Amino acid sequence: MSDLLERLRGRGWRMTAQRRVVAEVLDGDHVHLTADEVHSRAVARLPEISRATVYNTLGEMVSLGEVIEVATDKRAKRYDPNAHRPHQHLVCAQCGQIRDVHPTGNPLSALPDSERFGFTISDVEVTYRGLCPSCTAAA
Amino acid sequence: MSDLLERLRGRGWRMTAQRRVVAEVLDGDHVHLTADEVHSRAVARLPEISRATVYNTLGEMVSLGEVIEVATDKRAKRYDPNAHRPHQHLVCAQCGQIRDVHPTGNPLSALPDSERFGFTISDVEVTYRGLCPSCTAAA
DNA sequence: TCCTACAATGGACAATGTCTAAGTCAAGCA
DNA sequence: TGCTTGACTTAGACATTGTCCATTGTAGGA
Ligand SMILES: [Mn+2]
Ligand SMILES: [Mn+2]
Ligand SMILES: [Zn+2]
Ligand SMILES: [Zn+2]
Repeated sequence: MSDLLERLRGRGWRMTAQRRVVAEVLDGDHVHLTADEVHSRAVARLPEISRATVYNTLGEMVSLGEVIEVATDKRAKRYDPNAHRPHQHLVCAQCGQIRDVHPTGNPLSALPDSERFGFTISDVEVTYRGLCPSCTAAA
Repeated sequence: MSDLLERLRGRGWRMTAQRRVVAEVLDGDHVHLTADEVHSRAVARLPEISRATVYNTLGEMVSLGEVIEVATDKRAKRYDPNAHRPHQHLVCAQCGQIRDVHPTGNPLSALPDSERFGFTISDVEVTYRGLCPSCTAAA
């Protein structure tokens, strides 16, 4: 049973076959799928699930704070079930692989007050781009 | 005369009215426009410029390293002429305002070798999200 | 078992981005 | 100055990503 599904159930979500499948598809580590990728995988388990439902369900999971949207891909949003441990991303520019990484210290501390221009900062998104080990070797 | 235009000219670019206008629209500080915003502003100066040309021109400027694409907006790519000084972005979640900021130190140093998983990292993109001074006051 | 509010569906529509075939023109050269 | 030519621009078709709505279906409580 998926952790994500457990958490959603605990919030009084009405449980449907569609929501269960979306949650199962998103379960795991280093999962950063686009909405369409989620839809393809969901269709493999529940052929009649619609795109609209996938978008709706992902949006609700994001509103509940159980999934986060990441912008590692400049094209489509990616959905990440690892919402309860702050982390950052390592992206291979060649093959597109995405890994979670956990930096030391608070990333906000690198930004001095003089560079905050009066903003109240609530969130920092960090993406490291480069080549993964196999793409580095192939280059 | 725009600095960006000067640099492009120096690279043997064929100069056309369309390219000139796109470069002029992108000139300045804290400029982070979407392709459509660039197109709207370009049309104000050169009514017949096409969307395709704006996309082509932006793509070429990016290839030449004179403009960078930023993912602060999860929807559309934004184009930033400030390509020669590494910097990061401060984004107001309320009004969408984007400011350039310059952190202390190298952002890569926060990521220990043990968290690099063999990747060769060439670039780091950092986005701080929060509320700008006026949106903070209004909240 | 039945009700009903909430959820799912299909398809239209909107926003963003890519591609191509045909016409146009900047820039080097006679 | 006036050709020539390859690079550039254009309109619009098409692709991808995301949103919305009217209708139909159903989870879960009475
Ligand atoms: Mn992640
Ligand atoms: Mn910038
Ligand atoms: Zn790779
Ligand atoms: Zn603001």
